[in-house]
Amino acid sequence: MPTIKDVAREAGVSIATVSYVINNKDGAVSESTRKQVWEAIERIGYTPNVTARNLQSSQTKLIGYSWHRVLPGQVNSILDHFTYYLAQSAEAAGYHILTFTHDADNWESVYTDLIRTKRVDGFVLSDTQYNDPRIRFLLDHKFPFVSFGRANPEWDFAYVDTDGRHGVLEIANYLIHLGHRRIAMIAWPEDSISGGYRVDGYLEAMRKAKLPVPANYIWRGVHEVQTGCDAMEYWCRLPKAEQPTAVIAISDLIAIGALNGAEANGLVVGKDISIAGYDDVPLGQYLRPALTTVRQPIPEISAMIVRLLQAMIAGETPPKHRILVPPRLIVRNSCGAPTPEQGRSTD
Amino acid sequence: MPTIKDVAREAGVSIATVSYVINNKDGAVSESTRKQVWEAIERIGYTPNVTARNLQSSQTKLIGYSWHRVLPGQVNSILDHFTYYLAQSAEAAGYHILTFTHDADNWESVYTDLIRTKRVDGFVLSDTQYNDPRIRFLLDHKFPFVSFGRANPEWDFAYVDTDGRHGVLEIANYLIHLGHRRIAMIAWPEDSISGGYRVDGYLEAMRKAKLPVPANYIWRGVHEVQTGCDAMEYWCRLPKAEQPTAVIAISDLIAIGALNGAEANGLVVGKDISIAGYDDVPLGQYLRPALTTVRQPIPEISAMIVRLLQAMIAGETPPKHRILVPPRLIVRNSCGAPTPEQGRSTD
DNA sequence: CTGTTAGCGCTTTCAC
DNA sequence: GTGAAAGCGCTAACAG
Repeated sequence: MPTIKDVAREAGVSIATVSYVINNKDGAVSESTRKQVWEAIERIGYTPNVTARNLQSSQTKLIGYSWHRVLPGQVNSILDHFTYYLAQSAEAAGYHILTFTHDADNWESVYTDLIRTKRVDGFVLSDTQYNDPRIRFLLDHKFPFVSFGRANPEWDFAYVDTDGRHGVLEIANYLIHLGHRRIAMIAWPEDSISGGYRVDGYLEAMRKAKLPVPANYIWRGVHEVQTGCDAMEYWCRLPKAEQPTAVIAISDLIAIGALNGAEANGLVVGKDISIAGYDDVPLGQYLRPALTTVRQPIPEISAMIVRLLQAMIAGETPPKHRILVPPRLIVRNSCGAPTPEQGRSTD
Repeated sequence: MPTIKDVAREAGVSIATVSYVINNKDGAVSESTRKQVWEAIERIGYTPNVTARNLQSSQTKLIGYSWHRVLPGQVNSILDHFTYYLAQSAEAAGYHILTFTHDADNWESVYTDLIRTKRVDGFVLSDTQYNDPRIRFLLDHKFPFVSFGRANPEWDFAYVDTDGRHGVLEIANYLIHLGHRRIAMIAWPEDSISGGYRVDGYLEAMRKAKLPVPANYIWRGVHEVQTGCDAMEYWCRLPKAEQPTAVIAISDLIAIGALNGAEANGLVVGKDISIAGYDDVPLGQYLRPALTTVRQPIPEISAMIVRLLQAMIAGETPPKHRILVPPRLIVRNSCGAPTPEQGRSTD
């Protein structure tokens, strides 16, 4: 592999001049020299060594992204999708993504190591929580990062998130428009932050439509298929007149459970009951009935995250660093009507 | 961030001595000096700078893995799962994974760039094909790589793959043991290499059981849900006595299509017809009926790949560099009987 | 055993 | 405009 020295020798100039040329130092090199150098570069096939550049500029052009734990057979929602677009956005900005893993308990040593060995210039976080220790840690260490998802409102850090309140509000309005009046929701435990926003959207839509929300219309459970089954099981045991006619699941995974639970109780989804999800997981369109859900604009989100992170690495504090993007309702047929026009009554 | 110089000053030794200590040069440093140095390191909190080390040793400790294209809403089979374990295996070996993307047409410039800038020490490939240009390219450039999956048998390169022949052989034997005699297969186009091995397994099992394989019992199509639907559609139009009673889909994705197609034609899967898949995609267990399939031992495969690649980066040629691992049959209920004991007859 | 020194390949003052 | 030289932080001969 040729180095800058070889180019210098070949072009009959100093290595400094070569450096000026490849770094486009404006007007620092005469047109003729510049041409000679480029020709030499072409001739011997030279490309600057990234590691040497990085050492010199004390950067790495690498963004760390911790691949969240995936248990065998577990569903990975849309995060694999996110990873792809994140890498693509990073590349467009001259960066690469370094994916790393860690367990629930050793995350701190992994992050510490990455920072102290100067392995990466910054981090992208996803799957954030209230009091997320990683955010607290990076904030304390003043290390650049941007998260996909919010955490404690009082913490000041850069994030991009989908507006879950808005997303569920749209689903709820869609169901209300379809004629439903008894709409229930399957939510995550109360300590989930994104879960909280989504429930807010549900409550807001119900309030505006002046529809009642009995206490037992919000079922809470962990992010597992079983949660959806359990909720449906419960509601199906209610007297007919108290049963919800539509259910909003806080995630597609839980919606799948609800689908199963409903059918297990003899209900035909899309006819006897409407079920909507949230996330638009890859297989959602292949379920029977295909799942009506909400999709986050992942490509755009990835691009925003990289842009923010790049600014933070450069030491700037972008004025707008709390970004909320609206998700999009994907109407399929688990809520019956494939189009809002085909409304139906509940009784 | 403290450097090796700071440690040297703090410990009252030269930087070379510090380097010897942190690199564990055996017996090169006296016990007392070693201790002093470690104390100094602890005191000022020093960690070697990876970039500097890399420049010195002309390596990167980075393994490139091209994240394959994921179209919105498309199913990602088990490769996201693989990525996780690959990263984990790499970390255990002192490496990190650099995930990068490319389109169908610009892959060569992306690989060239990564190599010439010395961005990575080697590559891991997945989704390999016959005449895979990436393999040909890396072979020609003598750049270290290991692939997850085979290609042309005459090409000599390191790979780890699951034994698809063996996997499908097991499924077929399972179905035969259940009592099926008319077993069909939905395969990929003839130019698919892993597809070929899987079909071989099917043919071998049928031959050994002396069961006929009519020409129209092998349906070929691309890796899409629709292919499964099309195949079922076709077989359901056959006279009853010629219809297969069991279908092996070459992938879970296609099996999902077959499931849909069967139900669309009024068949109850697991009762009127048995359908098996291959891959064990995350959602397979949540389908109704849950999909009987074959699972590849991803964690073990990842570890083997990293081990091989590490040897190749070190310039060694591992004697055993064509590794085939047997996959495991996962019996659920899309083939009726949850256990082989509950066999059933076909007529 | 320990220190001096010469790079790894590149960028960037600072002279000329 | 161009080049000499000083590093970025570290490793590894080579002396002593």
